[in-house]
Amino acid sequence: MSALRRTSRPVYQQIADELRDAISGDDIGPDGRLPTEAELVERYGVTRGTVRQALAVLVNEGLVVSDRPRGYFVRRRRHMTYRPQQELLVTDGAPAMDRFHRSVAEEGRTPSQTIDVSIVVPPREIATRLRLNAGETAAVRRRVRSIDGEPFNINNSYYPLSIVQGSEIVLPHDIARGANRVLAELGHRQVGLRHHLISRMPTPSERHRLQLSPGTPVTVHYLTGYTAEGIPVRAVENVLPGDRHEVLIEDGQVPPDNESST
Amino acid sequence: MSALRRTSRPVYQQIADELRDAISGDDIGPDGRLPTEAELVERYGVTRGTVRQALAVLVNEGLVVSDRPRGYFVRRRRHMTYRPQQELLVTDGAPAMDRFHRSVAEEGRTPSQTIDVSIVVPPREIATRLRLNAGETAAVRRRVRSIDGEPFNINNSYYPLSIVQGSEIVLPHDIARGANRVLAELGHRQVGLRHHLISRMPTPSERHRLQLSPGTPVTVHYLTGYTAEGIPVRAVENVLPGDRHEVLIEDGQVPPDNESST
DNA sequence: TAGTGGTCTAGACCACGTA
DNA sequence: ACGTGGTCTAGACCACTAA
Repeated sequence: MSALRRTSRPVYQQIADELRDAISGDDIGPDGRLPTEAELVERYGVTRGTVRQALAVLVNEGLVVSDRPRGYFVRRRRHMTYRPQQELLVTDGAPAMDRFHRSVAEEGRTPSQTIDVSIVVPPREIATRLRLNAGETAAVRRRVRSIDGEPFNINNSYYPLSIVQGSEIVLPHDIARGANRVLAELGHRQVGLRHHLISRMPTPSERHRLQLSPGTPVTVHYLTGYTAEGIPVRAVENVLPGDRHEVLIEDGQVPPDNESST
Repeated sequence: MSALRRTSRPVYQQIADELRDAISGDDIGPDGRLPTEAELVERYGVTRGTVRQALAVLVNEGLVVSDRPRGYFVRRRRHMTYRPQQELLVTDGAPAMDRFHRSVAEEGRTPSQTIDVSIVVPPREIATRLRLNAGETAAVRRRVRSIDGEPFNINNSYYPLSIVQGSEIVLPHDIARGANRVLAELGHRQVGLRHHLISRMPTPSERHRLQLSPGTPVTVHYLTGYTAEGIPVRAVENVLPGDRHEVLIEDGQVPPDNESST
């Protein structure tokens, strides 16, 4: 049908542009299905390879997923609000898992998590934040939190071995009163936090563990907890899929939040 | 040379895996050059199409860029630290551009920015935050900040027209004492901020304006400023390329930051 | 000018889930 | 069983830039 100019922009980009417009307009809504590759081949009079190149553009932009063999579909974003300030100084109050549980349950969905604990030489990003020497080990509690059985984020919490050795932090169970509380009981109460946020594409391992579609970036949230003496006693690496999370931080005097938490 | 199994994983993924390992190991360092497509064709005994498929994987992971006709190169990340808390309540102190200028100049690089001001119906994300009715207009100051002539981030600040009409905020010049100060003089001093951070792939327009390589996500930072009465008087949309920024937030009592700002 | 990656064609076989 | 997208081959011509 609609012949495309051969002169200017590559054909596959023109096709991608038209499909993108059809999506951002409302010709194809969220969860809507795109034409099949065969249909596009016929419509534009090009090879399947060219059509696939066009679709790959949209897939890598995170606009579209291929759900074989059903076809290509427009992606929908569903954001859960993540409030890193709630990780603040909670030696009292509800621990992290309870908060996650509660906010998810409020929406009628089912939260779950896996925990695995081990002693490792942490990655550079963590070792630096805990001020460990090269080769020095730390205890790590690795969690994958899921909603309705689908993985939602990764949460790896590292603690200097010298501090948590023999405590229940190195046991692979949920800590009902919260790890921060345990640290405080061990004499290492946190009074300050530093948050680092970066955005990047996921590693193959993250893509697999979080079941990420192509074109989905992650926000990596590094959190370091300090005692009153300025000693880091906790370093967290939080991997948040971009299509499922937004980060909310409030500063100063703000009105109540009316928006939904999803 | 090294024949690849035909049984299990697709060949192009196996090639991508080997190249990725070569990169994360130190066989190919940052800025290092990958083998040419022709070399990979010969090494693996596959078609150029398959080799290109493998390379596309790495490009979309943000690990590699193609710099035609020089070849494929390993990408290097250079992070500038962005501190949204410095946007906090600055009715006194140095305004935003000064801070950007100073921190860039400290590294011996040259900052610059373009400003353009217009009256628009803001996008939904902004209209919601400013509590505008459908179709209601706002003044927007659009900035592109650059370092050494290369675009670095996009900063679009929206103000309700009823508030800033006739003030210097609607003039396309830098405001030496800061827009926050002007708002305060107009009787709308901000006492609280709400930060929203999301991570996604850039739009084609953003990719073009920021000259982003494929595989580079952006962090979008929405900032809303509230008066003591809880009225939003400023909504900012900040687009931060993931390969150039990290966000730093401090909470409570933390030791001095020893890390470099880049 | 030589060599690089970018675009496009024409075809083949396969894995998979839904109907 | 059928139609979907996933993988792979074998070729062609082109645009760009560093040597």
